Parts: sequence; structure tokens; C-alpha cells
Amino acid sequence: MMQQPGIAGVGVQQPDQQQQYQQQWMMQQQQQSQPVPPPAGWTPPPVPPPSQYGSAAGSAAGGDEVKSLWIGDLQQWMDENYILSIFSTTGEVVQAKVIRNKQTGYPEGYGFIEFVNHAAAERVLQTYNGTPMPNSEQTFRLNWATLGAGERRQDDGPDYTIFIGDLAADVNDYLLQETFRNVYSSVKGAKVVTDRVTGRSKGYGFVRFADENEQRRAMSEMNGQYCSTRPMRIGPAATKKPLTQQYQKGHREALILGSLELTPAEMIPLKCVASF
DNA sequence: ATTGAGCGG
Repeated sequence: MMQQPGIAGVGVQQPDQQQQYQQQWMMQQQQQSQPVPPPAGWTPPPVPPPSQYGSAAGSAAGGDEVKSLWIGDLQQWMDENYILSIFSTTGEVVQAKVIRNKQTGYPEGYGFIEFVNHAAAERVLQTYNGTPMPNSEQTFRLNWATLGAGERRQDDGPDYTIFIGDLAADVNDYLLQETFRNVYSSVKGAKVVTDRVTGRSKGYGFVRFADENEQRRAMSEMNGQYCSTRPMRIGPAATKKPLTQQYQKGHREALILGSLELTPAEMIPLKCVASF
């Protein structure tokens, strides 16, 4: 019905073609260690030079407004030209950047898109986030670029998160979020966990609430309810907490045990580790 | 597939 945004300018490939591209790419990767060419059949459109706006426009008026979006879930062949071809149609993109590993030169799977102003960035965020990416079976994962420099994400207070399992393959962030937001007003966001390489859903995700009571209610009320074609399985979210630094999986168990009860005999090995 | 995490220059 409504026209899909973002596919203008880039031809949509059939799924089997897409598979071929990916296979081709994989084979190429085994032979060479160079950045990846775009899929055959995809030609980057002409791109306006970034210098057209430059840094002067950035600080000219309202230097504190956030004008950049973070984009994630990028396939390795999705380069700056791919991004620009999608978002530069309005002429409001200043630059796009794909972050690459300094050693290997390979894309890290995310990037940044800078716009002429905050409003332009917000339009793109609202329009494209969660919609299909051209030449891909994934959907856009966009967010404000705020963590590095610039402003901080708004502090609405703590998040109360639940775990959602048994998700159908087609459920993305947006659908998951809307499923809960239709019932609970304090839903702050949702995230479906995807495979870094394939971009496919892993079948589970998380929903964050601002209100602890709604979190509790959702745990019982939404368990077994349908999202897309399958009933959800809801559970408590594992603590994604500060978890001081280097303590990882193996140690976390010991830490959790330590916070409960430990016999003196059990304490000894921990003390030994800690003393060195 | 069943407990995320990906924010530079």
C-alpha cells in the first residue's frame, strides 16, 4: 500500500539473487583480503561531494544539536556509497561513514550519517528505521549518534527490561516495540537480537519499560500472546548490569555465588585469586 | 538460534 521509503534509487533484488551475491562475496573473501565490491547489478549513483557543507555548516547555527545518526547491522558490502544512495536523495546528507577496523580494514558493521540539521536527521530516522534495506533482507537499524561526542541520550530514569523468546523470524525492533506499546504506555524501546553476519533474527529480544509495574504486568499478561505468527515466551531479562570490567562469564558465576553465601572453604580460592 | 551492546574523526 504505502510506498516503501528508501528503495528508490536502488533496485531490489530477488532473494535468490541476494543469496548469489552473498555467496560470491564469501568466496571472494576467502581469496582476497580487500574491501568488498558491491553486489553485481548495484551501481552507486553520483554522490554530492562532502565538502559542499563541510564543518562550517556544522557549527554555524546551533552547534549543539545532534545531526548524526548511528546505523548498525551493516553488511560488509554496504559502504558509504550504498548509504548515500539511500539517504542523500533529499540533499540533506552531509556525509556518511562506515567504521572500519584499523588493522584489517574490514567494516565493523556500523557507521554514521551526518545531516545538515537535526530535523533532517530525525525525518530519516522516523522514515527509514525498521524498514527494509535495499538489496538486503534486513531492516534499517538507526539511532541517534550520541554516545561518542555530542549530547547524551535523554535520561528518563531506569529501564525495566524483559526477555522475549520464541520470536518469529520476521519480527524486528519496530514490530516488537509496537506490540507492547499498544498495551503499555511506558514502553521505551525494543530490540531483536540479530546475527552480526547474516543480519537474521536470533529469535529473541528485549523490551524496555519505564514503569516497573507495567514491566511486571507484561511478564504475565503478554506471555503466550502472539507477535506476528508465533506466541511469545517471556521471561526476566538477565542482568545487564555494570558488572565491573574484566569479570566475564566464568567469573560472574563466582561473583553471584559470592553475593549469596559462601562457606569459608569456598572463599579461599577466591581470596587467593584476589590477592594476586 | 532463546539473555543484546554495534557509537568515529
